[in-house]
Amino acid sequence: MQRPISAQAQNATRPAPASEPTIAALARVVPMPTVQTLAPGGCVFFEGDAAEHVYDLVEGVLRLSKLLPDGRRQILGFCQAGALVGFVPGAEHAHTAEAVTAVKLRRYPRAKLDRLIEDDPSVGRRLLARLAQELRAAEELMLLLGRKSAAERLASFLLALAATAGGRRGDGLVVELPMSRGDIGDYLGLTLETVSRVISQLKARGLIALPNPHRAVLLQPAALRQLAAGEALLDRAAAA
Amino acid sequence: MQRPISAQAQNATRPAPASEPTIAALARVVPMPTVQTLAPGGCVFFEGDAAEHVYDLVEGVLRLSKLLPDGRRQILGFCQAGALVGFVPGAEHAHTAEAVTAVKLRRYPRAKLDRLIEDDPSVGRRLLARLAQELRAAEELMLLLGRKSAAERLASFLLALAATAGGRRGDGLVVELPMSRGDIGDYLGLTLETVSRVISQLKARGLIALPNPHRAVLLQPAALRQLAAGEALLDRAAAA
DNA sequence: CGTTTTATTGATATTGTTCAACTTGTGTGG
DNA sequence: CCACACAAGTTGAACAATATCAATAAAACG
Repeated sequence: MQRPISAQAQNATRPAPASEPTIAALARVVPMPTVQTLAPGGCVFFEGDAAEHVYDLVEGVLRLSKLLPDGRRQILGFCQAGALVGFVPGAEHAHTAEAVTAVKLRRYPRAKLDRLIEDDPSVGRRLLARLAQELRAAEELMLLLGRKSAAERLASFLLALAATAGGRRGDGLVVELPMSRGDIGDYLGLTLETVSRVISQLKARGLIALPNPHRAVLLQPAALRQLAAGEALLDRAAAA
Repeated sequence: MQRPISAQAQNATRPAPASEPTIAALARVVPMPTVQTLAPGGCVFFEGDAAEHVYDLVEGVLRLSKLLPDGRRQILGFCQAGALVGFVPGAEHAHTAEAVTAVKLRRYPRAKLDRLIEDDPSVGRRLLARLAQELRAAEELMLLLGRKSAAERLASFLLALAATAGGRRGDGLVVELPMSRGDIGDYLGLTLETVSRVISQLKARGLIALPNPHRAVLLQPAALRQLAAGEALLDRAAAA
């Protein structure tokens, strides 16, 4: 996902890349930002909180989510190092940001960023590019949530993770899954049981391997890609 | 799973408002833009097309959508007059834009807008605010698609329409539904049959009236709001 | 290690989909 | 102006996918 435009890329996680420029400019304006660390489960900000700071994710993984009053949750995305979090136009955060893993953040006053945007137009332009990228990812997720089957969702998710954070290995793409099955479910609009079941099916079909619950190896990326795109040629066949 | 944050605005349709400034600036740069009219069903641009122009929606309603190869469709939003359509960072459109009703658009070369952003930082800032607003709406839709029941989706949809384009009337909020049941379904992640059924149920419960298929009257906005937020106190009761 | 949390698997229930009939609205030409 | 034809909407019955409830099994953690 380094280059701005990869063909039809699945953007499951938030942009993150191409971030350095914006943050570098911020760091110039605020030479010694507050550094914050959070344990897994810790909260950066809640939906509804006053949006007084923006955060530069230095290390670890965050999840952004929204809640319904009865506790149903939708995760909007996972963020990795380089992501700029908490930049919203209004006075209040529209979603919650929590640590999935241990996390290190640099906190900048929102007002400083606003001033920086005023002073240096290139910063505004980079933010614009970033937001547009996020919007594109959001549209991809809407398609997934509105129209894809459970297996298609999982395939899309794994491929997107592979694209942003995947490591090559001899026999496949290795993907880390730091988040719980429940988190994955809340991201894909499924229950954790369904997530677990579908992962087991993908494994049974030989599309992936699961050395441990938090690491997947994509053995047949091409087949996964077809599945993710909705061209489920092998949805029930190939089980043999 | 922390504290339940109370409901905020339902943004079902694209922003549209606060638009004049950006467009006004563009109109100054391109005094005589190409004016385009489209009949219902007409296409402004397709997903994958080269993004050479941006469009200012003057009149009518557009739908933005993405397709899966097998024809499944997700509508990302409906646009009304004032919306700026087709502004993407990359070289290609990420979604399709089609006319729901007869539509009038002003077309501006993308390059002009880019230059304008360079020259006038305030334009960039307004675009930033707009994109951020769209992103917020997208997040609301993700919550809906991932976690709300069919009735909750319809209630959210009707209220959002009422908020952007609703007319007060003596006994309720009147909402125009220019799009088909199929469009509504593809927006809410449901089938057209389910949309029709749920609308009938809402009518049977007295929450709405339906003078004709393309006009709804919200008779009990408060109850609809509870339903939309997921606090379905009357989900099965109150049928009597 | 024992304890607790997380993940997997099974049985059943529910919601929404699919397929199909029928109704209503709409537009056109006789 | 009515009759017809076609598209859009509604309703019904059977079905399928996923959720829910419940029991194990496996990891993670102190």
